[in-house]
Amino acid sequence: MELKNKAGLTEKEFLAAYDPGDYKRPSVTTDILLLGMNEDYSSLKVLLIKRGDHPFMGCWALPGGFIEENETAYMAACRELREETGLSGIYLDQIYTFTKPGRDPRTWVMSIAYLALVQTLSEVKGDDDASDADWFDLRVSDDSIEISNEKKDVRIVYSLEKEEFVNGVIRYENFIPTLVSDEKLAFDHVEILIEAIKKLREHIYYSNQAFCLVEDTFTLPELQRVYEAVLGKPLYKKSFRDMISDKVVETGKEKTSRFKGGRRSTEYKFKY
Amino acid sequence: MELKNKAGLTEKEFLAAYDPGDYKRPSVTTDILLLGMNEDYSSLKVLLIKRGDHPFMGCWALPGGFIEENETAYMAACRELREETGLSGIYLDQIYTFTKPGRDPRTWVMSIAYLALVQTLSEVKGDDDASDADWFDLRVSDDSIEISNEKKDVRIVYSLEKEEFVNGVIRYENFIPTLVSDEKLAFDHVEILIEAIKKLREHIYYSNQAFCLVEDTFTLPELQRVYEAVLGKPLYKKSFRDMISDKVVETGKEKTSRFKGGRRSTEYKFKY
DNA sequence: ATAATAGTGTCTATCAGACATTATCTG
DNA sequence: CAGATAATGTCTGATAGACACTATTAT
Repeated sequence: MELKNKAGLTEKEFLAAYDPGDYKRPSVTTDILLLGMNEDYSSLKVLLIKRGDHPFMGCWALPGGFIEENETAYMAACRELREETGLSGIYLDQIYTFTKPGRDPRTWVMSIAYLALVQTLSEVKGDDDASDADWFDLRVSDDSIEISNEKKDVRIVYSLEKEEFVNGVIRYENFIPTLVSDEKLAFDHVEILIEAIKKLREHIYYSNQAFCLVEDTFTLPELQRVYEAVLGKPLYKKSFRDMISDKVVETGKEKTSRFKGGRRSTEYKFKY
Repeated sequence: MELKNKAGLTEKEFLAAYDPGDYKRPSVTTDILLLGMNEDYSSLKVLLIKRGDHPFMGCWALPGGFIEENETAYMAACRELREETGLSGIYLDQIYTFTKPGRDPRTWVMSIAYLALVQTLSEVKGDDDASDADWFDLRVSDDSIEISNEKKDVRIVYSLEKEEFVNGVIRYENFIPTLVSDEKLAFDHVEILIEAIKKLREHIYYSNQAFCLVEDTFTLPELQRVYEAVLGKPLYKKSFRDMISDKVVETGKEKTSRFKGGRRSTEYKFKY
């Protein structure tokens, strides 16, 4: 009954004798694009970590690290997130795997990119004095990406150009970033950012990811600002409220939105 | 001007002296889920390859292979597709990266899964006499997956159970497969299949992937059957035609659909 | 002729886009 | 009160779902 291969080995014998060989293997990391809303819900913020060593020493980079043998990429991303920011239990999902040869100048490294969403911006600081971590303002338009932090006097800007990509009989538009500012993101982390924003925009209408970017209770004007910040365009109030109405329930309380002046707002929570 | 790290090295010096160390690294493969429509456009077909050696010797598996150091995962997937099926220039896109420890009994192996779509089923055969390759009928319902090939007398069936997965404040439904038949797919390839179908269903309305599953010219009844096969449910003719109307143009000719009997049909082609 | 397929017309409900109006709160 | 924000009403146009009807072709 036991199948034997050409060498006459059963599966058990084959595995016991298996020699992994000395083929070259890549290192595999996870990189995490962690997003949150800024104080007045007017735009997205992204968490970056300053590199304390070569390569890209002094550049800002996405948090992340190597995957270990006994864990999944998801577990590694959770671990890195906790180690580097103290956060756990937040939204975390795989985006894309980046494999371009030469993307890390040290050696052959692939990166499985994750998108993480946080309800409240938490204080973060680098894990040692050589490195630094902070939230950056993120502004994405049709033709540029700007990542900035006034306090730290950092402003990283890329211009975006559309490029057509043919896949089978269909065509995509891809965004190709070109560095404009003096400062830059480490490695190919702009590309991870672009891919993550693209997927978030595609999915936010049909998923519930927006609720991972507001607090547990929120007002509808706040929630609308989250959608507007992600999509990068204003929405009509009535249409938005019709669209969202079956995903939320009133808590019965009132709440002052985090904007100056004006009438008090009804408080809602996520329905499920 | 040159930044020096704690060890007093510039970036150039650092990279020249860089020792990749002997950390354990995973092998990384691509696996390709290649789909096409069957003869009468009534259901999807998937290409499988019979394994000629351990592990999973004699089981059917997705085509794929190891990524080499000087290529991207996309290039590797293209190469494997060409080597194993002779196909090139078809739709090919990254789906998800599978990393569960133990998914390959030999050693630590991650797999970057790709979805490929073919316009016409081509003849395929294994690259040597020990292995075999063929198209299988694929039937996916809410509670089971069936992969079968009558000629080869193979029938692989998994039942599906929904499992709730909490991610941040939102919840997903994931499908967990349980083997029902005697025969099975190799490795975690059912999970790749499930993930690929899920993404294809999510995207087919908002992308143009369906046009990668019909020939260059087609009839609207044919195109509708492609959508129905992918989505696993019937669509209303009029709604479908309204929805699709701005993506297609008439060629001016007539064509007999690949169904028996009935009136002749107008021939269309993809607009862009 | 019959059955199967191809193609169009129409009604309804829903919903996004676009404005307008009313209500409430702060200063 | 002025100015800002919150909430709702209403009109239009587009579209999915549902069903009916006409047209054409193979057997």
